[in-house]
Amino acid sequence: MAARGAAQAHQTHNHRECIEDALKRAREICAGRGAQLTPLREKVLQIVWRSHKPVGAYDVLDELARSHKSARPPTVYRALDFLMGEGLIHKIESLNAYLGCVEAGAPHSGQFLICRQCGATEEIVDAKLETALDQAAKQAHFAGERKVVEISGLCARCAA
Amino acid sequence: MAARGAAQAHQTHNHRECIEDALKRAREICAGRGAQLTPLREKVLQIVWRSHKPVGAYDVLDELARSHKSARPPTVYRALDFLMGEGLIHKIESLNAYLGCVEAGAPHSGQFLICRQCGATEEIVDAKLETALDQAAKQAHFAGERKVVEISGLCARCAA
DNA sequence: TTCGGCAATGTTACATCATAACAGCGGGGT
DNA sequence: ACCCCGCTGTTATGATGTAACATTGCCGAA
Ligand SMILES: [Zn+2]
Ligand SMILES: [Zn+2]
Ligand SMILES: [Zn+2]
Ligand SMILES: [Zn+2]
Repeated sequence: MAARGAAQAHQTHNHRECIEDALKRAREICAGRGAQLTPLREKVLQIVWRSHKPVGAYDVLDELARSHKSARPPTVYRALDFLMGEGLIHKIESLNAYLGCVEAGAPHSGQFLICRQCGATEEIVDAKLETALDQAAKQAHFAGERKVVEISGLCARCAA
Repeated sequence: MAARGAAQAHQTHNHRECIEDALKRAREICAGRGAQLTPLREKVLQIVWRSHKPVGAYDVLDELARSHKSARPPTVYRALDFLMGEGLIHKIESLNAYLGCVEAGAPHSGQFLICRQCGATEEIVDAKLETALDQAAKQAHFAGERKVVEISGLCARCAA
């Protein structure tokens, strides 16, 4: 099991372990590809993983700057671009924010459930939904590449 | 038939008529609700409808300023917010841009096919996809509200 | 060993997208 | 006449993202 699903985001879980799993997996994936997960990039990945809520680039910057004074916007955006390119994080388009991927290593567009109350965002992998997307594109004679699926609402915890 | 589907966006079609249909429909909808489709707001709607490609707020501003010198960013964003509130346009989150709605009057989140080559964007209404979204949320005990579905790729014309 | 290429990072400046806050104006009701 | 309220004007600023060039450090070729 790669990284624990964000389904547990709302429940108490050992998030320290959750982060460590993600970082460990990232190191393995990059090593296997010859991609350079530098200390800077790993630090940014760690910051993104600090919560199960999407984090803005400038929030990452603020946090990064605590240990890395020379950090500037390009520092962060380059690292985020690298991490997205390696499939280690996703961008949540409707929030202009970034989230650790729970299925890193398996190339995919993400599908997200975003709680408007608590901010917790769960990445789901739904085959039927994936099929429906492909079918919809095919029916319109459209060659789909990147898919953005973001559902906002209330998580189970917040709805209760 | 309300507004012609953007499926025809790539084919030659009488776009002047296409715009007129959309504006006429918008007037009817707003009149029926007591919503004030002021000349300014209608002008912004017209500008958004000038093409079947999503248009940025500042592009709208540039165009609007040709006939309306006092136009400023808030002028445009207020109009766009009104038009979104009335369901007459959609925001394309992955492009930070706005597009006329082809199903105005029927409240819905849009589903979009965005050509990365020519920019033409088609709004589709796919019941199976809608169901798959609802099922996916339900399965995760998530109360979905707003749904963002944007598929980028190549339209039939550009793929050929 | 020295040098040149290349990827990563540093650094400055700027581009793009969006909103806060308050002022002015004008129609409709009392 | 007066107030209320929605729309628009106006100034300023916040938030997000990128261009362009400089510097560093490693590694392989000459
Ligand atoms: Zn966790
Ligand atoms: Zn929640
Ligand atoms: Zn048209
Ligand atoms: Zn195209």
